Amino acid sequence: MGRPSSFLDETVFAAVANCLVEQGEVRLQAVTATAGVSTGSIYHRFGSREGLMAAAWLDAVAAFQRRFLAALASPEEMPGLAAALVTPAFCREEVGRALILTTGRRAEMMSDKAPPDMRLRLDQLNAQSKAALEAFAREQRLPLARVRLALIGVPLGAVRLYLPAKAVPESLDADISRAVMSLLTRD
Amino acid sequence: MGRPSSFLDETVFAAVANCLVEQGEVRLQAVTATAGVSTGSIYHRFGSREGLMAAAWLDAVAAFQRRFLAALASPEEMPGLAAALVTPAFCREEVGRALILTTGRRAEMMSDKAPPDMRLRLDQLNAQSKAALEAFAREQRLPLARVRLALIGVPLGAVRLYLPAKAVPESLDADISRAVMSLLTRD
DNA sequence: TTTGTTCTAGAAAAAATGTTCTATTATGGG
DNA sequence: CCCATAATAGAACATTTTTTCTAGAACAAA
Repeated sequence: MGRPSSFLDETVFAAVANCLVEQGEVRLQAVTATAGVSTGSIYHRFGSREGLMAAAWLDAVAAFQRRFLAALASPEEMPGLAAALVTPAFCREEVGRALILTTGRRAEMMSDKAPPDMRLRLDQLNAQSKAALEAFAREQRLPLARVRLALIGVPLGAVRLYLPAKAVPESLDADISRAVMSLLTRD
Repeated sequence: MGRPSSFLDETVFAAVANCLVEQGEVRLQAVTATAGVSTGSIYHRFGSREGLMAAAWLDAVAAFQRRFLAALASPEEMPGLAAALVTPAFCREEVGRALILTTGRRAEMMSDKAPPDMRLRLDQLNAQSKAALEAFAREQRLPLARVRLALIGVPLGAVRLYLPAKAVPESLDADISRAVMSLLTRD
């Protein structure tokens, strides 16, 4: 049914990440050049620049969240630690998506002019994360602010010390763990 | 000696921060409108868009560093803690500069095309910070990576949970302190 | 007051960027 | 083999954004 597509979304998203890191901004011309895809194809698939940016953002957020929620739900000796360590692992294993999440600005990636269905989807994902964190905080009898700091703020702050210039070292996990455990310990 | 200037750098930098937060990007037209300054004046003072961005970035970095280095040098019961708490304080007391540092991308603010003297100045500032952190790590006999995480990564990750949408709450300091102390404790 | 200097003002020009459009290519089904 | 469909390609077009340029305003010193 029709001509098959000649490139993956993933390839374009990687180009977006690359531009974000190299030039600090996403120009369509730079994306097409990097990904080796024509402007016509970009518009055919994503509709507009806004659509492309929103798609890249959504893809990265969803991929991260899948791992994060799974880790948060899995039973552990130290509840929450696995979830905190998802961030550095994600940065090592899915560099492109991690770069979009760490160096992309939300207001720029998912602007007011982005397709409404995509904005809705993002809101849904955010609500899901929020609910999961609140449930965790309740179960553990810890303040929500501290849980957010431990599971998101600290790991993100940690990997940003390296990205986008350097790879996230394995040794970072031990330091993250130390900080996270201190935050997730009740008094 | 010539006509006096009718606006402060600060006013323009605040407009840059505002654009960064509101639109996720810095358009000169938006800056001139927000700051109430003509394009002619912007070019007269900053030379180009790149020059303006570099100036705003440099101003924010320098302001932060002044406080950070002072705190790091001041004697304390818990060495380094005061330095870690500079970040949330900076976000409360110098919001515009904090927004530039937290939401601006370095590659965009200080691009390759920025004035060479400004790029040099930034390199000098970075070298200064690096040296201070290394000295601190040596004195405290702690790994440099852990010191960087404690004094920069954690506080930055913490305030980013709030900025740019919300104010950084006072209660955050206690949580940051907890995490930082666990990282700065040997063994 | 005149002169020299520095700054502001904003429209015009130039450059860069995003979008549309038509032609073309690749695939499957009738 | 021909048709319908769906995708690619890239030049032409439209829009947006940056930059330049000329005129004029504010101030100090002579």
